[in-house]
Amino acid sequence: MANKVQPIERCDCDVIHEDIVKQVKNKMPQEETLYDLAELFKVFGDSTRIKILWALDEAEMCVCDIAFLLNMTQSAVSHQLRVLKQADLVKNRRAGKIVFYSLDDEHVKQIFNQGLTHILELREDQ
Amino acid sequence: MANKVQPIERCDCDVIHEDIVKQVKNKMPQEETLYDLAELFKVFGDSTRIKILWALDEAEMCVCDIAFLLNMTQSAVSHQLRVLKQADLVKNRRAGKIVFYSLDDEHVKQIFNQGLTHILELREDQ
DNA sequence: CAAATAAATGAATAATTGTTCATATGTTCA
DNA sequence: TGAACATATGAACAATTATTCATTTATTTG
Repeated sequence: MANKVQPIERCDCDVIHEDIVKQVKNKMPQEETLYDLAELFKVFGDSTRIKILWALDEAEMCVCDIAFLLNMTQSAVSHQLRVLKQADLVKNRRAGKIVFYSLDDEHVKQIFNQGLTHILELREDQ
Repeated sequence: MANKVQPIERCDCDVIHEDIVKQVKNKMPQEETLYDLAELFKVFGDSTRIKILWALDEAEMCVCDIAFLLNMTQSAVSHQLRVLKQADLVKNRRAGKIVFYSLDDEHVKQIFNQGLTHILELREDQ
């Protein structure tokens, strides 16, 4: 992941397109922003986490409810909930022994919907 | 990745929340849809690909332009462009020796923006 | 046709990651 | 207090993946 600075030799066509490249470079967001964006989507890029988020969008649930719903071990679910929590996508509250998780972001459903739109369009095309 | 069917033992709290779990289960989208959704976000979950998509949203570009812009080898860029093409996020056209890539989806920017909104809100909170 | 250029591809490698297993922590209640 | 339950956590392992390097394919042009 460490971005070593290695000079890439330009090919001839770059000289021709130099203006475009320079223009795009200026318009690009900060390196850090793009990195954070990728990190966020990485969290969405696992079907277990997608399922958990989708479930929590329907209802607040405890860890073992989720584990049963998804037919997964409590441990696996717990690990993934930690990832989701670190990404500030879910929050939790403790009620005695039980810890309830719920969504902590209003955009989750909107991000899902944008993705779904893409997927459904592709299916139509086939 | 192969989802072995292993029976997960229900804990006591599941019995209590049985109705909720059953209700959520019914409302969940198809397994395949959630899987496809995760696969799509996985493509967005890499900063190199995010950068490429962002660049292509600004302008159509050839492979070596992108390589120069991102300071990466032609090969690395080419490999990632293949991933993006397989996900139907970019398309290409050949003009002689040069292959130009461009976005093949109107939702890319919208998906970016949803993600950005989340990130920027988090930054404000700190 | 041969040389040169742009891009694609396959194998190899290093790094990351999701799950499992064993165990620890925190809470309730008899 | 101790047993039982719900959850969290750390180590280990298998699987996936991003990049590099070497090579191939496709195209132009001298």
